[in-house]
Amino acid sequence: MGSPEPPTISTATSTSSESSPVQDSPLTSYINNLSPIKPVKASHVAQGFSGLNSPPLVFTSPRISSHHETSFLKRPQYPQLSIAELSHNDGRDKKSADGPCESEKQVTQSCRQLITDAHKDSDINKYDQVQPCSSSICVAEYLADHVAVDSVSSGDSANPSHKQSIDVAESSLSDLTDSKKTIKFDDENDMGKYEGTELEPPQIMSEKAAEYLQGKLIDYVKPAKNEEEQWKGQQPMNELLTMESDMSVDHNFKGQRCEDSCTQASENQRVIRRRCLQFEEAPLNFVGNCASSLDITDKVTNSRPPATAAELEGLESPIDINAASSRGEIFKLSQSRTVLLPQYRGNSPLTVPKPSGIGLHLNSIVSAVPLGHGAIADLKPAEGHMPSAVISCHSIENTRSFPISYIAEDGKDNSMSSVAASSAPSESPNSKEPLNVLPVRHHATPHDKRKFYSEHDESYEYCQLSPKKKRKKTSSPIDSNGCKRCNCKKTKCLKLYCDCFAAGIYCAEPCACQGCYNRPEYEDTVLEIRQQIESRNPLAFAPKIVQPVPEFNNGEDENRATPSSGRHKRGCNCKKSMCLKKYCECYQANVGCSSGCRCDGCKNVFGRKEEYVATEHAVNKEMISDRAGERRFEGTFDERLEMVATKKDFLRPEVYDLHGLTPLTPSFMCSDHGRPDRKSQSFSRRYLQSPESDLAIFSSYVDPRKSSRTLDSSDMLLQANKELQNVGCYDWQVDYNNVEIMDQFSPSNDAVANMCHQTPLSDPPLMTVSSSSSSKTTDWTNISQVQPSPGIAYLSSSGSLRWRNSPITPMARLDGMKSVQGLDPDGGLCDILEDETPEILKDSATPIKSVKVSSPNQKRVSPPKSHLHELGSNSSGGLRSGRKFILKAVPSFPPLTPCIDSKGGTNSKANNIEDNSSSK
DNA sequence: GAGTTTGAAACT
DNA sequence: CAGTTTCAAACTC
Repeated sequence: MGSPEPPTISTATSTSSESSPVQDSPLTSYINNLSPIKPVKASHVAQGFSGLNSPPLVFTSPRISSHHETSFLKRPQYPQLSIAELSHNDGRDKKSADGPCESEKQVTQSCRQLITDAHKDSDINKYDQVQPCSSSICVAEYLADHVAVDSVSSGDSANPSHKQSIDVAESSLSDLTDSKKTIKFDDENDMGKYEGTELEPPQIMSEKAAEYLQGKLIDYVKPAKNEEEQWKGQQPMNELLTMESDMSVDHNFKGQRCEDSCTQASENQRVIRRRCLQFEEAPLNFVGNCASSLDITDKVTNSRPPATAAELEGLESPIDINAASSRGEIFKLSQSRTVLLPQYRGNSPLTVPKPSGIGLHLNSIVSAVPLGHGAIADLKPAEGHMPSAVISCHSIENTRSFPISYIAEDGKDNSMSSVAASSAPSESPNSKEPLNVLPVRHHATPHDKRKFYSEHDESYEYCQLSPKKKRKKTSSPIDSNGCKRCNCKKTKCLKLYCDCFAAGIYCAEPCACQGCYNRPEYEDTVLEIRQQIESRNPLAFAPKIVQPVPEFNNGEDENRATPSSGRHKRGCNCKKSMCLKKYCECYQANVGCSSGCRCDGCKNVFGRKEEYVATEHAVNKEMISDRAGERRFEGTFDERLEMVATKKDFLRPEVYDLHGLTPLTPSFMCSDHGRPDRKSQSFSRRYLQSPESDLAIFSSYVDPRKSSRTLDSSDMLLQANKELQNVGCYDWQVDYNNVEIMDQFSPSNDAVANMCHQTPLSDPPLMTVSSSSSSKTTDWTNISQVQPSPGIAYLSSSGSLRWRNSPITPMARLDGMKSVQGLDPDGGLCDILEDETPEILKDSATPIKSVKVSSPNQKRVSPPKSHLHELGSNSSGGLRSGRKFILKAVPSFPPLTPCIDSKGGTNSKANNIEDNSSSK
């Protein structure tokens, strides 16, 4: 097994004493170091996850949160469960996975069928309950439960086939339990490891069994060897055992996995395999490239011709994605990248695989460049609301958030598609490769992954060893596909240093990283670490660059377009490069520096900070002057910003930018900057208008330039503002409605709408916005309802809500998402955020979270102090509070919005988690 | 390809 | 929160 790797997961997941050896392994230690969890690991797992919700933590990851949406919920649950399970069940999962080997095959097959049904959602919940099971038996039970659950939950959807499959699975499980032990992989070392132990979760087992039977086991073995070599001593059998033990413990989890994994796994594996295969191929409908990856299982299969029968087989194995990945797949994975899928996949196992297609490539960097990627645009349209995802796609960074989510999925199962769409955009465009989307996953799989060490090893080698060479060769970190490649040596690709990891994608072949754990195999570990990182900085995985809206600009700015319009969330801190080299993240992303930047001697060709600031001020002034009479809050520009931010930042990306916090929705991001895209601006305004008082802000935002263009919009804004003012406290709802209406109806609105529509093309964010806009009215209304929550949270929530609301939203994530963070109330932002801050966001469905989030992210996120200040103010309320209060009037709105509901409802646990995270 | 520079990320 | 260290990418030779 990949002796070492597991550590992370094992440590975290397995936690249990057994894992100790694993923990000992360098990886474990490393992971431990990385993740806060580690201490907890054994217990932690339980503890950390203890709260059922805890698992959600994992899920909490923004992406996950997104899942929350009702539809997603189902899956999400699963994922959540997975998370929880992971914490609790990790070990179990593994075991389960392991156990079932033989039977698993069958099961997996059945699962696949089930997966198709993808009724997992309910299952997840059940899982939670079930989780407790221990031992292989548990697994069987678990499976049985799942089955039952599935039948129950999915019952509706559950097809007879499912049931059958379930039955089969159960039977198989029972067999598996026995077989687990019996299953030894031929191999040698690895096998031996696995042997007595239940090491592999049922799924894995199933896969292994299948593969093993097929003779694929070899893959495992090989990888294991490789890993062993690398990790020798670190985690030998012991680790595996620990893993297994853990697995046993987590049967429930396994069970989940079994089901999910089975279903998912099978599909996932397929997907993964496909991914591997597909990556390059991947033409997705959605995003194009990205989408291709997404195609998910089915498509995936198509996407690439199974390189080899073996690959196919391996891929096909029912195992969880993780498992799949972990296995031979890993190799494949190595080749292709998997994007971390959001948990929601939970819905269906399938989801997991999605990533492949998606290729989130979160790599913002890449994305930045490619904004243009049509893919994104495509995606957006498809999903519409998905903005975030879409956005993400566009902007690489955005994509990170990821996550894409998938979201959608549920119904769509698309989760894949959705994901693909979302993720795809990000990656797809560039990443033709199959990114392996990090499954936000379901964490469920993780164990499997672990199991796969051996595989992993191979993949590991592939990725790491060979890749290095490969990558080294390539001068640019970005693959031809557009995917980024990393060359991490010491971080194991589990830190933000790693572009892949930071982008929320798994390392792929092109990567030259060494000791990479950022693989599907180690999904658990990856998730854990991600969570840890997010706990520290909710926005850590948020797209760094808020996409510009260049497109909005259509005319003028578009040229610059690209990035210029976009901004760097945190801003750069360049001292020597003058923002003229890629050392500068802003420059690298082709975006201009903003007020959030702390660079010295900025000469960013895409837009100097000074210019940006000047523009903002000018705009602000204008806004102020305009509003002066009108507004109650004349406040300084900053104040405005703050207010906006507080209320919702979504309005303007800039604000966010300023704050740096906002992971703004792309749209926002796009809006400004140096290039104030008039469109974008106008657009922003609209949004601003809509909801919050932000109108003022928007107005402020509207640059003079914009003003020219946006006169209409500006006028609209003004009007809106006036209206708002007239109203006194606005009701968000009202305002939004107005706004929406305005947007929709007013010429400006039209323009905006156009923008939005266009946006897709231009900016993902915009796309999101547009999508949102399209759905906006509803969304806004919803939001307004939701808004009641004070402050950012509302906004974020609103945004999330939008998304959620948005029909499109696959992005359940949003729910969870950090949107909560409040950065972006807007859907776009929200999306991004959401992805990032899965947990929090999820929880945050409530406004509070948003607040919390905001703070947490702040590190760099809130770039400029001012921003921070603002943020603080926002949260605090202050002047804004006044507005907020006004808004609060809105708050009265029940957090009806689906988002909220979904969030809250879906994640009661999540809420807890969120609280925690937020508290963090 | 190796070494240096750079700035972000992580750590203290 | 600020300062320092670590890291990997970007860049140079």
